[in-house]
Amino acid sequence: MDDAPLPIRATVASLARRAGVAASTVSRALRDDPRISPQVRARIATLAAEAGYTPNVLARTLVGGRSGLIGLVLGSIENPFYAELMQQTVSQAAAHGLRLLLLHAGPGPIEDATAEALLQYRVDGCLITSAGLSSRAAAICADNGVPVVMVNRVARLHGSAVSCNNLAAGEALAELLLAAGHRRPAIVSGNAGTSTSTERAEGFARRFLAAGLPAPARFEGGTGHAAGYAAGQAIAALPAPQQPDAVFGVSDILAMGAMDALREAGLRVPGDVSVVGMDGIAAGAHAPYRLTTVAQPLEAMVARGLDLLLARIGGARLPDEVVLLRGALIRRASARLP
Amino acid sequence: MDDAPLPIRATVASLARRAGVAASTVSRALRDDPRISPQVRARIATLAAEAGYTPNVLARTLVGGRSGLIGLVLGSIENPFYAELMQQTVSQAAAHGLRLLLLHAGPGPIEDATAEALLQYRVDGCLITSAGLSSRAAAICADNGVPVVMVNRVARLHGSAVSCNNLAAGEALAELLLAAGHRRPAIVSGNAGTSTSTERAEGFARRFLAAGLPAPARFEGGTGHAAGYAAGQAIAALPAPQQPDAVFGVSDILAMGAMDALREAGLRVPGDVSVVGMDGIAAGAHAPYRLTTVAQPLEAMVARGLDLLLARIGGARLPDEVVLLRGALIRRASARLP
DNA sequence: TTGAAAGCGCTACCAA
DNA sequence: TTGGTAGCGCTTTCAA
Repeated sequence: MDDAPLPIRATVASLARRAGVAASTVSRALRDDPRISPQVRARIATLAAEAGYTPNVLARTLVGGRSGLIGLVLGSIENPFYAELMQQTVSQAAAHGLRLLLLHAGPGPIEDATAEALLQYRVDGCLITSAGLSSRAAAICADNGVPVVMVNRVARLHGSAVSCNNLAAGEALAELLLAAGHRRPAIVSGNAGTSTSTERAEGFARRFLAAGLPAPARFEGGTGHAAGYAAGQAIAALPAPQQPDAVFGVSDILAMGAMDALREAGLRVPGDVSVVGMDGIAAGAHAPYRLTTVAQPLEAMVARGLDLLLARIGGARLPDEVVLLRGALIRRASARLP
Repeated sequence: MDDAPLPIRATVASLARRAGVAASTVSRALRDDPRISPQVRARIATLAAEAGYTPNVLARTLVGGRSGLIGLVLGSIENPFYAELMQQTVSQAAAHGLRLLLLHAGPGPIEDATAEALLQYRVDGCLITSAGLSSRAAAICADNGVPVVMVNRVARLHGSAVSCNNLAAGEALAELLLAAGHRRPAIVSGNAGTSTSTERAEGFARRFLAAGLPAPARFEGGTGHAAGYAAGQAIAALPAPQQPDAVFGVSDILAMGAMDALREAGLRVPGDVSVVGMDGIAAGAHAPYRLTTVAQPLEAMVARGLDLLLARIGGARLPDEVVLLRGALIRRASARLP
């Protein structure tokens, strides 16, 4: 209906006209190019401020520069760890003058349309943390020269990665439980096929096997609390002789779900059964849980992830790189102490 | 070092050359313009697919169209409600072919640089849910003709808003507690000055006053679990006669924090004290809490928020609009039943 | 139905 | 130190 008289935004050209100089001069002055005289620069700065000028990043990008955009591909935030990761990423990216194009953030595999958005918006690089078939998105990016870093995930075919030393974490937790005298451990696994889940479980199991004990029983978990809860119910339903004396949820949220189910079934934690997790999410520290866990060094992981990305955005052709950071064992009351 | 021979991305011009047609023809063909002959269109489609062509949205935007970008300004995700909101927004926006520029997502007020990013990236519109002084960002957007919709927040000076009927929700919770015989209620408040917090508390208090009872005691809360926990400790430390028999945390996460502290102090919930919250976050339903709450209709809120935004992006000069949706009372075991 | 040309806002290059 | 010009990739007149 109405032809919406939107406020006309000032441009380099409009400022140039008002200042009686060339557009190129304005462009340089606004970016504090040293070869523009102080007077001119000051005048243009004033004019720009008056006019409420905002550079059009899109145009700037078009002419060949960076977009300043990083694609952040998130999976389901059913696991609060990813929300914490997101917050870290936003703030650290901002410190580098980068903004985030947020994609997916839901369960299931990444749609092609989502992956293409990364290209359409000319992101400078891309952080992928989604559990699904992220490899496809990674491949698309790789094919188009967009650097990719996986966070909390291993890179199967393309891209670099930053993650916690999941194997070592699993071992550390197993070690702790062994020392406390546990002999019948169980694992609540994550989504099938995710590297994080399998590695953690692997490290955990390995340590028990090395101690000459049978392999831990496995219970199918999943992404969120509900999956852990279901696994906990299954465990509690076991006849007494088969009942594990310790449960490792491969993520904190799974462990918390399992713990809720175990307690609801009348088992005492850690009296009857110890429960441990991994990630170090905030909720795990809260009173009803006090979850023993291996905390991922979130801040450092994001920092290294951005480092890897920025180095590759720089234009240098660097080989793919995998960074493993060690997590920190946090002992809390959910597990019996040695 | 290396001059990084990045894969050269196909462009409209390059496709035109290969197809032996004009760029304008390619442009039209790719967007299924009906006046391009089927043969030509098919040929160009094939060529584009072969070349792995991806349109450059930035260029498209520059020429005058929409950017397809929505700014999402989030506050601290210490409250999981915002993570859930984010997930909803990403998925609903994607269904409209829109992508999100994620900003802030941290505590504290929005920096000017953050607000300016909205303009620099030429977002078509903007959703603000941050608790801080979001009015400044809203003002900046309004000044530049960028439609703004506040979600879970009232718009003070500029912009439209979608939120839950907080007043009614507070009343409904008070009503429930009154019916169950509670007479000494307390409120754990949110961040001072946030409309959400004050409205909820106001509705809650009003109902008790209307029943001829003294105003609920107020305890300073904040954003996250820790704030609720501290308030719960303060409440538990009160001498018995002053001790409230019901606690309303103005957000679920506050209520959960308070509940944790109360129980830790030896009080039974709901035996000694009922606890209720508001938001309807996933964790509130879990076993240790089973929190009675008023759930916000998250999906509908986001849907209406995008509706408002899209209508205004359409170009129509519509007046600011405020949409209030009613929440749903969910009775769980954290509060005594009437 | 297709083509040629202009221009979105910006920066880079070459002159002056 | 400044100006002019060209061009990034795309769409959109206006012609043919």
